[in-house]
Amino acid sequence: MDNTKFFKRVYDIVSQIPEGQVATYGQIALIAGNPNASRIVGYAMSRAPSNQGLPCHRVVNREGRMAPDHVFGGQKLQRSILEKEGITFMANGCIDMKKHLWRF
DNA sequence: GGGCTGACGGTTG
DNA sequence: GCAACCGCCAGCC
Repeated sequence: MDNTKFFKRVYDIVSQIPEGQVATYGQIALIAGNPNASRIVGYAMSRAPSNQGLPCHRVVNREGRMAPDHVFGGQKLQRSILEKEGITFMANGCIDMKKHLWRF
């Protein structure tokens, strides 16, 4: 854990997010040890390999919203996956953080 | 080695 | 209440 870099740490944390729950970039950054490095988390995700069991789709911003279309290849796709995992979306397209915010 | 970029967050206007 | 700016840190060119 401590022998790994911030990126690796972020990946480890994200991979620990249980199904049906979501985590925010800020929270992940906080767990990783840098509450202000929320941007790094997003950057790490952009560079995160999708073949490591990394549920990047469970990582959303503070609003409970997902990244622009170009990241997951389509927000609709991510939304579809999240809904399939039990995530509840509001009419405005945001995740119900009150019910699905991850607590470690 | 220096500078730019980046899936954010919080504060201020 | 909404919009815009600044600030943060680490990776990558």
